[in-house]
Amino acid sequence: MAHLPRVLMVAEKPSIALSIASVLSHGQMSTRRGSTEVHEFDGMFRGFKAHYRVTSVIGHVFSVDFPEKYQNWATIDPQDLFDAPILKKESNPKLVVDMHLYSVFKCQAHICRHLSNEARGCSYMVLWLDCDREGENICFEVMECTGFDMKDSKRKVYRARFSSVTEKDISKAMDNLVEPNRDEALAVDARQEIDLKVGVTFSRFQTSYFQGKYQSLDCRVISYGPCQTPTLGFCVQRYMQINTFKPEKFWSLRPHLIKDGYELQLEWDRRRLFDLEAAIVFQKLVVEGRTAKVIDVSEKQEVKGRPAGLNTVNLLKVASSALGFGPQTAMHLAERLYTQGFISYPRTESTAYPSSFDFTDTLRAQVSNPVWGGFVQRLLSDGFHKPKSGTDAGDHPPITPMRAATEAMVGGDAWRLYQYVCQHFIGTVSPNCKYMRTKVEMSIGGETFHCTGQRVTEKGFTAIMPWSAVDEKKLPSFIRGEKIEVLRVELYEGNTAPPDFLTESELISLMEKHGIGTDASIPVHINNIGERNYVQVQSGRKLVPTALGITLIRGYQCIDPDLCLPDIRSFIEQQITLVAKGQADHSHVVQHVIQQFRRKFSYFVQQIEHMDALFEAQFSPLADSGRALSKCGKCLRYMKHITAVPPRLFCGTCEEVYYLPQKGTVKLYKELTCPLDNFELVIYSVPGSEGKSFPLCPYCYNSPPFEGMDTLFGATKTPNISAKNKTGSGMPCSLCPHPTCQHSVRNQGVCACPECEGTLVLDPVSFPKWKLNCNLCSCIVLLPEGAHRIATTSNRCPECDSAIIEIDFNKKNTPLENGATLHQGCVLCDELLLSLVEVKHGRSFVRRGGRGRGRGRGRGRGGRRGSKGVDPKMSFRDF
DNA sequence: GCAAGGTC
Repeated sequence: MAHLPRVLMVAEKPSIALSIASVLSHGQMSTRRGSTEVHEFDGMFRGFKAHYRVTSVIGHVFSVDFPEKYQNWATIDPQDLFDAPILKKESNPKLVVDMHLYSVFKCQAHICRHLSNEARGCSYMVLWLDCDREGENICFEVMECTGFDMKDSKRKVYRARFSSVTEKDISKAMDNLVEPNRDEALAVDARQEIDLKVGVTFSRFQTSYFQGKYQSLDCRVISYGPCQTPTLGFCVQRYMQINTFKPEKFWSLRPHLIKDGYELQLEWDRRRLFDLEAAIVFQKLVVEGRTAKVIDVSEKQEVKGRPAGLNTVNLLKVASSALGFGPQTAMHLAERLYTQGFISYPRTESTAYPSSFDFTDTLRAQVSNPVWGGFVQRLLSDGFHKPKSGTDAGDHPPITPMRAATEAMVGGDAWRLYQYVCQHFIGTVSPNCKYMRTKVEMSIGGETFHCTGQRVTEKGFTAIMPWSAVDEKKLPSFIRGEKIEVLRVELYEGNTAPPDFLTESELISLMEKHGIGTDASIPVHINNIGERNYVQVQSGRKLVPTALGITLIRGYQCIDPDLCLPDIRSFIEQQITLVAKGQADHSHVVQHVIQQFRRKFSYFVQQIEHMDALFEAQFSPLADSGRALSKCGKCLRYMKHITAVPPRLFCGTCEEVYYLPQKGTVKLYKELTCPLDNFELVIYSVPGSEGKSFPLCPYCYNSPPFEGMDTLFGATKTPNISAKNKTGSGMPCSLCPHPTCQHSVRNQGVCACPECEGTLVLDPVSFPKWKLNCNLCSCIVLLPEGAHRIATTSNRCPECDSAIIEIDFNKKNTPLENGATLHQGCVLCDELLLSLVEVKHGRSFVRRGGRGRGRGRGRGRGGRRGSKGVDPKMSFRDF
């Protein structure tokens, strides 16, 4: 067994790996866990016996980004990003559900390492990635991870081409293995580079330009992207149609007559006129005509066809328009139904069922349903219909139910979605709906009118999809040549009405039509323009653009309309298709497209004042608002505190913006200044009983002063500090390693946090409820309440290296003997102090380790003084 | 803090 040659097979997702392995092993396989599951079995491979390992990636293994030095918004000119190198990074977080905490968290899946391990000892690799460009690109990512190479004659790489995961298709693919297509993969590389460079360059520029300038501008980032911006463009286009719409009066003749006891209103063949005088002339003619003569009676059988198979886009449209679920919600529900085995894979473009699809089995699973079980039973016994041909995009079969569910099994919202999937599926194999349509034409005073009636003769699929039922309209019977007296002739006056705001469902159709996004990414783009505050979803899932959304699109329209038109996406797609087809070289195409956008960008920058004029008209300038708060260290004038999101300080003289943490309150800290930059410090406080406060310097908070701070604190999560860590900011004084400043962690830090790697820092404004706050996590240690003063001292505890604190107790409740009030000690080692402190959000509060060596992180004085390059966190990791 | 594309 050990001598058998090994074949590694890699699929795009775990479920496909499982299906392929099950088919090829006939269910006789062993499965072990890993980053993704690995299924193993022995079988024949290209005529000899082999040992198979089947595993999968989880979508793309890598994503592209700029190198670290290009991540700094302050130092990098956005224009330079066009020429920047790009890196492929493995960044695929795996969602893990913790069953004990009932929570979901992300962890690194280490797919690359996993593939590399599994490839060891394998002589062959077969790539079972989805058969589209992205799949082809992932093939090369997998080759990169496994070390397999197309040129290597000893370790062969094969590509399986399959259109469904059925036994037939899998066997066919195994018999017709081909080579991965490098051109298609390169086309995806090209798209990734173009999207990244264009999107990030424009986003950074317009964010930096507008954000600090207007106070009522409620945004963290003003993003631009070749998919999201045209998506917003559609919403704003409709808004503008509504806004510029001028209603017009129109008139229409509506004769009424009575037949068989029913009063009937006729429709005018001219429909409506926009000229009142002309309408009045016609009305006179018709009134004088007095009787209606039946010119023609026709009856025609009409057919309303059953739907084709359900694909993602159609599911999303129905979910939004009929079920009231946004695309993102709908996809989450569908994914859950899929992973629980109730429906098939929910991301597909195809509406055609594969030839091997087992309709009988799928239907049979539904006979127990209380609502449509009977209908399904009849379909099974009377014979169901062959579904409409639909389109086969070669990806996955249409979305269908897989097994019966009940509301109790899946929960309310998912249940409604599941019901739709079932009803749609049953609809696709049901008869068409048939109805008779009667049209009666009449002449009155030389003008022709008509009325129509509809009568359903066979409900067909509409019995199971009642929302698409044909409206029945009864009509009395008429005979050709018959004359009926006209009761009255109404001159109806109406107004033309503007269209309504774009619905989500209409937007999805437009995106699909113009090739914006894919079935998987359309929900993301729609979500994006909502999250960025460009549109709001209103009742009926209508998308109403915000002032920001409208201003942006109007701005692009007056500078360079291409930027917000859907053609921008088609242009990119068309260019990379040249690469995919081998008609153009990858780097040539990238260079060519980037060059175009470089020009567009430089023109945009040059003309930005036109867009700015629109912003000025819409938003109030920052300089006019906000209350003076702290003094700028550069010009020594007061800065203004802008409380609108994102909260910030604005120096009108220097025209600089300094962001502040979100959610809490900010006030001046006793006019104390930062020794590094002379800015006045502010105290940031988180409200609430478990709140805490810490000082910060507006300048340092945005631009941490010490080398290495970025990496040291970049990875930490400080829940109360705005998420600015990535750009190297978000450093309050409680994290500052300044050796002499009285507010730094070196001087205010007391001891190591019992919960994390942070330091407990004295909260300087917590009187009378004195406390120590961890500078990294939410741990709080309560100190003796009511003390007049608590301060750190420059002495350290000989036992644990913590800072000795000095407490001036209140005379009334001092715990000291003889009414003494002053006490110095270590919070960890001093018996009295230890008995007076209490930990919140912490397990325990004891000295850890107990080796008597210094780990009480607080103060880097004494032995550490002056030793440059000391870890600002003071490395107390050896607990 | 930035894109779009896979998938969980």
